[in-house]
Amino acid sequence: MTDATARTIPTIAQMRDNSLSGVVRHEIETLILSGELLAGSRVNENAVALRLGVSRGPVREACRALVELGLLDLIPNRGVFVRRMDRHDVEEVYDLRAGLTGLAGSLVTARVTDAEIDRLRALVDAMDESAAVDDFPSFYPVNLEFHDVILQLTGNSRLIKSYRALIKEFQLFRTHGLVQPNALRESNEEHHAILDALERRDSVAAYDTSFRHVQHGKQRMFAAFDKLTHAGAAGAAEAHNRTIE
Amino acid sequence: MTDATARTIPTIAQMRDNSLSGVVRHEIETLILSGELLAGSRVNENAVALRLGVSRGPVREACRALVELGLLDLIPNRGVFVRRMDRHDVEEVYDLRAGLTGLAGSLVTARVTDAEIDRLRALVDAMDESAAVDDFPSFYPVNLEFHDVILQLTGNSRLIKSYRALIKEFQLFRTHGLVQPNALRESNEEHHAILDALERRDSVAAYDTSFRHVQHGKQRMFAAFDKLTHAGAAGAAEAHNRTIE
DNA sequence: GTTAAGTAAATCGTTGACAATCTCCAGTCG
DNA sequence: CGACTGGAGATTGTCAACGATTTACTTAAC
Repeated sequence: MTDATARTIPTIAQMRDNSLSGVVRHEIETLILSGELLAGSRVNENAVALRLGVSRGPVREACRALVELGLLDLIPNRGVFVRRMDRHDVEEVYDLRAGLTGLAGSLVTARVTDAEIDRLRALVDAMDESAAVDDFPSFYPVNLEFHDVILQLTGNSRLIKSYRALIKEFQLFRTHGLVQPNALRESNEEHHAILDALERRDSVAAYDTSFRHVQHGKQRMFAAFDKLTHAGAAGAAEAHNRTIE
Repeated sequence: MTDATARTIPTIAQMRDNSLSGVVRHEIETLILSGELLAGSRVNENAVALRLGVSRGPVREACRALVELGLLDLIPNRGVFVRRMDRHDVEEVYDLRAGLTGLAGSLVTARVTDAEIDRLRALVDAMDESAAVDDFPSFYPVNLEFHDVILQLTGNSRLIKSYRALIKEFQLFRTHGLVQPNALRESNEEHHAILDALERRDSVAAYDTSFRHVQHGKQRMFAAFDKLTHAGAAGAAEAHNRTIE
């Protein structure tokens, strides 16, 4: 046991500049996002404190921060729980993400340079290749980078922070990796449209293409999800009842 | 001692259902938003704990939550400080707020009823009257309500939460009450445009009019601010150096 | 067999105390 | 006379322990 704790601590010693509370927070975040802590499960303060070799104080502080961030739910006198996402929640996140993505696109038109456009084009081209052979694993990270680059080009730190928080929350819905046959190609066609709008420095078109891209993503995801749900009742049950601790 | 604490606690005893940490958080929030705690000033954990008659634990938890919300800045081993807003920060907040307002407008077109449109029209009419006589005090709350009603009609709890957090952060910039001569009339003309777009259930126009409304608000605010700044150097110094503890 | 009450274990909420760090001021040296 | 070192005070970071609330289990009654 001392060995186990000793093995978990080095990361803490490594990040001594950050307060313990911050390390704990990051640790819990990782635990949740990695899926080790399933949605709906309770986060036991004592257990986490023991596991990380710290006291309950920092754990509580970290949890409050994560509650504020939206990853945890706090029920007074009962504890904090990994937030569970139902269909309505996912729709909310998609809608808000669409708005932020659109905003990012429209803001970027006023600042983006030709070189940055070229960089984005390279990413879209790479995705074209991945989509051609339906290679999701290679498509996905590039897709993430494409949107992240645009986001960062806005230079709006609050927009960036909000968007990233939303992405984290979105990851709670672990079925987001679903894809249907033509999804990759369709998605990248939309990327092309966004790129064109940016190239023309057309802020309205940039908003529109970006907004719709996410909304189409929502439709694609729900289509895949519903297909899975209807296909096997087991799949549906598994998707809904992942509430067991 | 029991008497002193008993006198400072009533609000706490009143809200006993919420955890102490939540009450403390609300208290600090009020302290900041009311201007009692000036931007840049340090929040002393001990002092707050003493003042509220609680221990430092809840205070720390509350502060971590407020840091996550963006009202406080945390500097390790030095404490938490009321976030200071410079011009760039204000611009960021305005831009993000414009995007969220636009999103709210566009989302609402799909759900708004005729009765709700009527309610909004009543608010706009009331603002017309206030604007006609340049009555800012009566204009302002109705303006707030107008936008809040639209926001709530979206039914998107995350959008609502984000927007409200942004408004709180915005209030840190205490110069936002500035208005120039025609500002009220101009502002309400834009409200009319938003209302028209909602009435036509035109989501694109709703986004556009809402987005521009906030952007124009930004321009109006900065115009008033710059005017003040150039008019008297004292005003500028006072506006920028409100960092004194 | 099922329901209800009572008790015990577990866990959260809060507190006060201790260690580490930073700030500020005085004293000293170049 | 200015800059640097030293220590006292204050403040943050962390911890372990205490009361309060909730949960789960056992027992008993209907």
